[in-house]
Amino acid sequence: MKLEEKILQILSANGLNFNVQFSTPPNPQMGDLSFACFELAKAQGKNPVECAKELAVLLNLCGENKIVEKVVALGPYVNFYFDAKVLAKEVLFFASKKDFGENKFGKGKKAMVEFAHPNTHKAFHIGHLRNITTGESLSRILANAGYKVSRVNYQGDVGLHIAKCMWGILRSEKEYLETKKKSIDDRAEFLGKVYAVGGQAYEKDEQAKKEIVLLNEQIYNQSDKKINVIYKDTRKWSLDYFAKIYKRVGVNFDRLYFESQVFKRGRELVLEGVKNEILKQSQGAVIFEGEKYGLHNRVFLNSQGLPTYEAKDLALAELQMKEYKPDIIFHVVAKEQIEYFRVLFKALEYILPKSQNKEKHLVYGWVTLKEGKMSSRTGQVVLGEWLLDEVKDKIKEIVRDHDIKNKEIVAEKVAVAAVKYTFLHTSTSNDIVFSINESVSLTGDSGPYLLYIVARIKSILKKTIRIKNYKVKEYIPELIEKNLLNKLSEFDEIAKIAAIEFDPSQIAHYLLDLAQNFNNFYAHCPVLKTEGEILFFRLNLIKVVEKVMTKGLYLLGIDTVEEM
RNA sequence: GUCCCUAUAGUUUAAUGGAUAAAACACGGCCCUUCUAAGGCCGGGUUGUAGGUUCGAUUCCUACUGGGGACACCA
Repeated sequence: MKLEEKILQILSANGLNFNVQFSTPPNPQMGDLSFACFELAKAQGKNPVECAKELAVLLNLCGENKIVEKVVALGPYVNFYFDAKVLAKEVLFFASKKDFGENKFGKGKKAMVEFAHPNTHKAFHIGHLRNITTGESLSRILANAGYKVSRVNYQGDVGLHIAKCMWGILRSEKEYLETKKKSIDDRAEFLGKVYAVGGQAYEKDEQAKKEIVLLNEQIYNQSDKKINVIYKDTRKWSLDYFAKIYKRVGVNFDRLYFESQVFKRGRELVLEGVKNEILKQSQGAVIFEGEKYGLHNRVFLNSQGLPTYEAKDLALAELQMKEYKPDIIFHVVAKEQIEYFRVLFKALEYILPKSQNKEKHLVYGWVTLKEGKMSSRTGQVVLGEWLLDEVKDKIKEIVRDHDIKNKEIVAEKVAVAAVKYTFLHTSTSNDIVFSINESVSLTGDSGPYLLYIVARIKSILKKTIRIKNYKVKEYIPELIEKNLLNKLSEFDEIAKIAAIEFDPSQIAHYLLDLAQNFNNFYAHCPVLKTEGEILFFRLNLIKVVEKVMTKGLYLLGIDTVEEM
């Protein structure tokens, strides 16, 4: 909505070129929009209360603007009251536009969102699920803000973790051969199991550790034929399994990067870095001295001469810059790597100067389970699919007696919505204690609650299919309707803020707020029992609610359902 | 040991340095048996502690305490 712009125009017409920050008053009785006069008062050397009074008088005098009914000073605040009739017209018009809810904040800029990055030969756990959910939502929010977005996924298919898994496979070769004939899920389960074996052996058994280190080298150098064959085979098992999950949660990547594609170049970049005295030999390894910049030192090439994660990331950055020329790259990675990325970005400033100010670590917090029940498959990690299935079972139970079509599809969609919403309603960097029971709760702060509202509106609209043309001319909305209109009018601003702050939770909070406004309306304002102008207006109004809700959920990466 | 993050209702979370710190869950009471009740209305905070900056601090600064994380050959 452009209400704020109109007010700004009036202000500037009166010589007040001021960057005014508007806000919504604490309660509707105090007005529909307001701004505080503290800053303005400071600039003019006046008392904020008097400043507000003068401004209110001034704004009341220019009665040209249709939307503002009256302007009232309340303490240091100037509060605007909107004409409900004009507000209604504005909101209905706004929602009828094709590009409603979009903004141009990122127009002309390219953003790369790098997320998911599970490692092959390892489990896909609930942390990955949060990662993917966050990355996809961010991508949609940025695209909605005009950015040209590319979704990329950087997957670790070489490194010590692979060697640990391979070591486990070699010890269970018979089972490996049998698993070859089994399903994608069985294969993933097998890899998870043998990885746990290798991982534990590496910690506890010195001999095993030596063997794993050797294996790691063999995988990097592709020096052993038999190992190469098993590696290639099982790598594909993992990727097939990941692809299945991506499909399930509705994500498509434009580009899959692999560590195996960048490690050679990574080593070259490190050696060049040594020549240019950016990196340094130390105790047989090559390090970047982060300590010089108030950070910490990190190893880029180990004493075997193999590139670490750090070295690979240098080459990855170079490749990404070359392929996409992004203005900004988001690495959606958990919070334990905050300090790692600070060191990496500092090293990149010297090794790849054009990456400066373009690399961004989007931090997300841990996910743990509240109900305590852990995945039985590995005994250690909670698998992403296990969580989705568990939630889906609960949803199925809830809709068991409902008279709806395609229960299986509905349950799957609602389950994905429940999980995604739980991840996104908290700010990204916060830890989440995932409660399965709360996530499937149909009341309050949950995905299913929002989907339900959309389904309910669709149900009403289906009953009015025969009414073709419902134009509203002179209807004056009631207070509850006006509150809903006000809430709807905030949507595009919220979508913009989410893009500016890279923060999907803004959308989630807004949608919950909108849902509450709608339920208030739903409880007090019947639609189908009315007729004439009221009926037409309310049909239009709930259509806008449906549209905004659907679009908002889309920005979170959540699909709606027809009925539930 | 050094550095980084964090602390808000019983719980999960909100709040560009500004209005009476806001919602949801849970709990108790009332309404409504419908356009899908998966609702509506009513009921509670020394914002971890102690200072400081400010007209004004949940927000900024300092110290302390609790929790989490990083710190050389993992990713």
